[in-house]
Amino acid sequence: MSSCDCNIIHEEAVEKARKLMPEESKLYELADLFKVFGDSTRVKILYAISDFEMCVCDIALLLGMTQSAISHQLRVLKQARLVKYRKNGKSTFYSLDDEHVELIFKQGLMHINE
Amino acid sequence: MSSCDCNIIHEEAVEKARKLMPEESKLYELADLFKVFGDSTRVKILYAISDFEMCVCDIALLLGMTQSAISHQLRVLKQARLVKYRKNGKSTFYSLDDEHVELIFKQGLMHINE
DNA sequence: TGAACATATGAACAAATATTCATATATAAT
DNA sequence: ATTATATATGAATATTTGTTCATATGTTCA
Repeated sequence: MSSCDCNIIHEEAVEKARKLMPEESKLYELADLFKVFGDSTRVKILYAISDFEMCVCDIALLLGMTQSAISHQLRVLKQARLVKYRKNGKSTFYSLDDEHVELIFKQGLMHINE
Repeated sequence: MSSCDCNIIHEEAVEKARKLMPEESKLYELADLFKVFGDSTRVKILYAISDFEMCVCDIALLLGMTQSAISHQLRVLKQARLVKYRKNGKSTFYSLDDEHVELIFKQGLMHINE
């Protein structure tokens, strides 16, 4: 909560920056959204179901992880409205619920591959 | 590490999904990148410096946080190649080092605001 | 109805991480 | 040179979070 002499010069800039900042709550929502993308298991799941729906068990098999771990992560993805599901008999099939997911990934990959 | 009866039906799908998955290392890189975006302090910093460069002290003042906390987070952003800096006398001025940052934010906001 | 199966979930544990505090480094000014 | 200022950084702490384990729920099939 300190200040520096820069402020004398840049006081205006700080004030200007403050005005340009989005609402506090939006910033938290944004960070929370990206937090969901910030785990390799969830990234793998999202890629796995990006071409066609898959059941929980198959995702677990594909990623070599337990059903429980996958189910917990699907819950997180569901809460973030990134995946949707369809129940059929004993199985539940998950698929992407957002066209932004692929765009966000694409931008991320562009940053990595430059 | 279990399997289910779905696999008998969807064995092909699992194999197909496996082939469509990007390299393991890319997925980790991607998750690590989004992890950087997944913290509200870092999101705030990125927004703060998105219009013009700011010194560490001013960012701290703007966000109402300690210089130390901001400096630690700037280090994370630097390592992810999301910010660049310019030293001038005692001060260090940080600015965005990637045109993708704004695009990624934009996509994130579109998801939130739908 | 009972057994087998697919998924979900709560609690516990382990690992990762954000902030604070103290201090180091580096530049500027007197 | 000494002092003040701006930033960086290591260690410690507190919190968050991912996985595991055990178990609950719900569906199918004999």
